Amino acid sequence: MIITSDAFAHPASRLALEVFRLNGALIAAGDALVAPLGLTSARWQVMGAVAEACGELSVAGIARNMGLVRQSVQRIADELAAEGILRFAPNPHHRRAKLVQFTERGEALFAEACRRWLTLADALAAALGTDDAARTAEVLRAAREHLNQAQTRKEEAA
Amino acid sequence: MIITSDAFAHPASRLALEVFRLNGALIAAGDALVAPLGLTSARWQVMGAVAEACGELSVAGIARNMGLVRQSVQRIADELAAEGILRFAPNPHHRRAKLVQFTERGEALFAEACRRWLTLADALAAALGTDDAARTAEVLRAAREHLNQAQTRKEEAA
DNA sequence: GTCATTATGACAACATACAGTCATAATGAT
DNA sequence: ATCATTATGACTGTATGTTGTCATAATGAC
Repeated sequence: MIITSDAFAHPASRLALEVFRLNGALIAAGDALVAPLGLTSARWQVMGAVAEACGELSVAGIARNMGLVRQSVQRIADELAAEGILRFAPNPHHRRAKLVQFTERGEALFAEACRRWLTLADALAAALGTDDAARTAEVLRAAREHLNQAQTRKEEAA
Repeated sequence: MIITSDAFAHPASRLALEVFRLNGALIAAGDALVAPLGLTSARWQVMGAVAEACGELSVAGIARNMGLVRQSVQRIADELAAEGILRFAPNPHHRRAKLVQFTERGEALFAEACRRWLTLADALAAALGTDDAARTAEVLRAAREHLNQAQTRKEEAA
């Protein structure tokens, strides 16, 4: 394996591997956090998008905001609606694309999930230092934009 | 949604969201990179673990190194073996736990995947700055350790 | 107004991951 | 040496996400 061992030591490789590991750790921590509420990380994430949009977005719109495809969000939203956490409200601008909104129960559930997360988030920010957390987030954003641009350039070339 | 809007602005929330986004971007970029070789990010990742272990680990050992469960690695390894990319070699220390190794074709494929990745990795490191990339990786590692410790403490309390 | 294009939701197939269970091999305490 | 414990692989089920396809609603060009 000598010929490829360089690849593991590359700064970008180390960064990518840490991103993968932290992504897994965050999802695991999130699942543990909201499991007692009958939620999962994925459901919580969809609920976060609904909250951010103040109930004024359709499933497709939420998916765009989240960087996922419509179908993934649709399945989660259908489940949450079946459990009385979300509901589909008529959209004055579009007959088919219903607006995804919280029920009262859903809103309370999301508030409780946020409360739990903030406890962990405070501890995490304190451990890392708020400045370091902000700087790190900025580097990650820059890395993502570089990847997206590289992807776009490649697609345009094709 | 007023009561929970704080959660989105929290430094730890911003960091977590960027981790999720970059994780997705990295997987997408990796898939695009190795798709012409008939590989996927998941297959490439397993092959990376095989390379790192120099063919001296079983499926369960690789899973531990990767932070995944045995079953996920087993499925990928079985597929790669069926396609002549990996093979299961007898383990002198364990009759059932075969050693996962590259075939010649697999080794060449992995070398080519690494070559492609290094091109992108160099561009990414140049765009971010090598120092920033290293510092960022360190913060992510610290964040993951904090989460893991919090998780462990919680389990011990239970 | 008509018609091509786009957006949306519904449905199915597949890839990847986790959890649970089982049988058997390996290990360790006695 | 025996037996309980642990490790491993095989199998099943489930959660999450992607892609592809289809029908229909909405939009825009003319």
